[in-house]
Amino acid sequence: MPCCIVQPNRSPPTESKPMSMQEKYTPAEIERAAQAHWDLTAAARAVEDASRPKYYCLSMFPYPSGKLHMGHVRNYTIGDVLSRFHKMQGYNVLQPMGWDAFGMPAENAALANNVAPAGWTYSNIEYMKQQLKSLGFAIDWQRELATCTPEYYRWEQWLFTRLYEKGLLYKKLGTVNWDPVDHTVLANEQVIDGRGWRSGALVEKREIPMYYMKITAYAEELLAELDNLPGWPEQVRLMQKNWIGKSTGVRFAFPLAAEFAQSADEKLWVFTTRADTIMGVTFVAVAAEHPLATRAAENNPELAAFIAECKQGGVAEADLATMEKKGMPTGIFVSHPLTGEQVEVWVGNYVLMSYGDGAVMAVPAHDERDFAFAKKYDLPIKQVIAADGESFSLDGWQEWYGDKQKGACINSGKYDGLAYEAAVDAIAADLAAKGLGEKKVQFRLRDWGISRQRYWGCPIPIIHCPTCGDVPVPDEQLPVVLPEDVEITGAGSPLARMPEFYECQCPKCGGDAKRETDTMDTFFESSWYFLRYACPDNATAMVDERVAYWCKGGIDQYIGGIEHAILHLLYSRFFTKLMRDVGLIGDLGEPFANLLTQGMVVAPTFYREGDGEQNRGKKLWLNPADVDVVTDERGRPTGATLKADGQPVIIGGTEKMSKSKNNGVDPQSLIEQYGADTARLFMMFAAPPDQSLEWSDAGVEGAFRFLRRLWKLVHDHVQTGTTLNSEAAPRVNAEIEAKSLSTVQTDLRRKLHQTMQKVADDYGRRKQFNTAIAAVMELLNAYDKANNGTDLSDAAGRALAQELLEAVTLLLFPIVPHIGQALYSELKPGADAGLASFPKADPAALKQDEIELMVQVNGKLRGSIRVAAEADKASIEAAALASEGAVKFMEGKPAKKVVVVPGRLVNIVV
RNA sequence: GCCGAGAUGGCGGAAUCGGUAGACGCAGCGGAUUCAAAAUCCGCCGCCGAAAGGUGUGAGGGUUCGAGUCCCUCUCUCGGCACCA
Repeated sequence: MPCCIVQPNRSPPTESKPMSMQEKYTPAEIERAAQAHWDLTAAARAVEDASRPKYYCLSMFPYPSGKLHMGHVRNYTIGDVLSRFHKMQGYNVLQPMGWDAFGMPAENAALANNVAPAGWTYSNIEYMKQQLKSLGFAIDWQRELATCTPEYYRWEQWLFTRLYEKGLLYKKLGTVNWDPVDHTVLANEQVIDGRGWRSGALVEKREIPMYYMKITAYAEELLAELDNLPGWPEQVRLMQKNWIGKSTGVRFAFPLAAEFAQSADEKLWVFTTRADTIMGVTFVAVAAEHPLATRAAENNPELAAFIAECKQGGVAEADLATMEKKGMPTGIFVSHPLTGEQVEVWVGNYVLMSYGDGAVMAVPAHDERDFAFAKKYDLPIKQVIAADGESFSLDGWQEWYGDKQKGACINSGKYDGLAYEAAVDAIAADLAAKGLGEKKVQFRLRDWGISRQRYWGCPIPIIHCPTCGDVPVPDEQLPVVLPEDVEITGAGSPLARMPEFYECQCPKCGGDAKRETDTMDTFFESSWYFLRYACPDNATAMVDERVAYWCKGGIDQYIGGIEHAILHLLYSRFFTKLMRDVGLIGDLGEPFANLLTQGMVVAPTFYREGDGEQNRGKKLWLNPADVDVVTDERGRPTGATLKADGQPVIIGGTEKMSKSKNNGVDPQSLIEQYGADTARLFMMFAAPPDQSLEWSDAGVEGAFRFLRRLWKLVHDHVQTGTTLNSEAAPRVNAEIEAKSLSTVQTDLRRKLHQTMQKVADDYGRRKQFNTAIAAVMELLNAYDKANNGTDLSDAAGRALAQELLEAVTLLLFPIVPHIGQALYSELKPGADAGLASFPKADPAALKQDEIELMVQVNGKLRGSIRVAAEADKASIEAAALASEGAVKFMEGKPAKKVVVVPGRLVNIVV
């Protein structure tokens, strides 16, 4: 690495004019030099400093899948812009990076290419790290971590044992996708149309013992704290709120009729939010896994077959919810808790064992799903709610049937006439009096199953002893190191076939025991990595006091994909509270004070219909880089052809960049062709961060053209020589009095200072970088116009040009730091843009004497007037009424009303 | 199915608190420069209309002096749904 370059963009001394600025914009050269300079000066190193406000800017760490994709480039550019901007604002900035290194793709790669997951992962990390470096991100690489290293995962094993001892981690049966051919557990992603992705076999549900985190114990706090997150997007808070799904209802029991009960007081418990409709219950539905269903099936082969059918298919909720609703009677009857009426128990494939008690009361008249089910199986429907102006009919479902805000009870005996809340209260009280139920808060949130029957993950630190049971691995035996020399076969975990891994002694009794061979969900690693960045070098503790410095008041900015809006963010919030309760960290409150959820990177797709035996009916996806789009004379696309053969291809939709649609663009080739600054500028300019970003080759070229133009403007200014490359360059307000500026110069200077204000607001408050860039482009257009005339040729003009170009360089620096570094040192020799302060608008320059107001007649734009900035309402009205457009369109009628919106417009109503 | 978001010119997008719709860029068209091309520069660019003007923010309705923005109904697209990360 070169170490002698301090001024990155100096021409080599061999040239005839050694001090002159290079005319051509050469990104490769200036980027190499700028990065070398930052490396040399440790520009991104973050050191705790209590005397300065800190700014911890965190981007979701990548999975090392092989190479960076555009989504990464976008994510990390957003983070870098915010980091650099805040550094220029005087903050002590931390921007770390690491690797979410455990996961299925490493095992898949091992299967496909016969490479070891560990080796594959580490080489991917090495390559992707170089890619990140070539993009010029101000990352403190001394804090780099990878979750697949024992130095990292030993601490989560340690935490696991603490939580296990506290009862916050426990074992119970869980349902998984089972591939009966490959004899392996499948992830939901590996189940395609109900079949295993490799074997093609019909997937079955299977119950196995798993470890669970008691996240439900924190449901109330996780929900309540959402209100303390003003820096989060509203929709993410709402999604989490709905995910936690707190509902207040009534949990009550149907006593089993004597001939079906195994004990005298056996009951079937259900939970409902609609206790007001309890008199409309005509049957009860239980999940296929419910004990009552199992019992009923013992002597009922038909029901047993139905239950077996329910166990076909995967466990993904989306599949369960879109399934055709089916059911079968059990022949078991229970008593209605209030009427004593006999109600039959059905098995329903739509009832989830994991929610509540795995059983629901069915009120077909007032629940849409029950209504459809009752119609299908010809079960009775009993109306118990009536609403004014509505009539109930069995012919079809109407929205109001299920609306708890509408109507009151009927056909419900003593509850008749009561509205929702009063009815629920009365019914709950009566159930409680009978000892058959009570009001209950129920959460949709379920405990988090963390066991995975996979190899490439963190080993669960438990030893199974035939005499002592499950024993957590003692601290001094941690970490339980994952062996890296293994054979991946695709059938179960290799750990389960490695006696050298699982054979061990019980830490309690010393007898022969078996080590747990399941690994942890990779969400476990990503739930606390942001705390470890504060102290990645600590070999004796999971976290230390540096967490308090960097994470105080929450991480200042978290940036990542919207697809993580629920699970990852919820688990991370949960971990912060767990770690607080284990005494590891003080009460940091919420981990992420501000959250920015970036949109996806999408690109057009192209395909041809396949032919021949193999491909008939299949779409053969073509990469956009290999396709020419044909347009008409107005630029509208009319079709597309393949570059290779000139023959037409079909234009598909615009979709998320993916391998399967072959519409990905490799960031590497982009960097090589145009440089990192162009890639960064395009990504920030094409769309606001939280919206999806559409890839456009032409847009990339536009970004490159802009940087080339910026380079030339600065070059021309420097070559003109007014600044003489000296520190003594004249400044407006110092050597040059602001009032000596011409009108054109004053206007341009006002625009400059308005732009400073807007860009700072866009970076800091709005986090909308496309408009910041647009504002600078607009400013440069105005500069160009003034400069191309003779408006800037006098001394004041040169001083203004100097002020403007310096400011523009710094305004853009967070987005395009390499060219910024080079240009700034040309404008101010010896100066380092990376250490400069962000430009601050001068209030005096913002002042305006005269303003333009729009004139409307009946809300339609009819002209404009110029008035003094401090003009009063009466004189504005008078000027508006006298204006040409107003006179013409008022057609002599008197004004009924005149609305004056200060600084904006006048609306005359006639 | 459930939860969440979105829809504005040929395209990406702007309009920040209900106040000039289309900033900025791309594509396109016309011109200058060039032997020519590239690059660059200048101009035009929602739709209808010769113009005056009318009309226009997914569809339909509403509130308002004024609606892309607020309310209601609907359509389509995207994200998540607990073992993809």
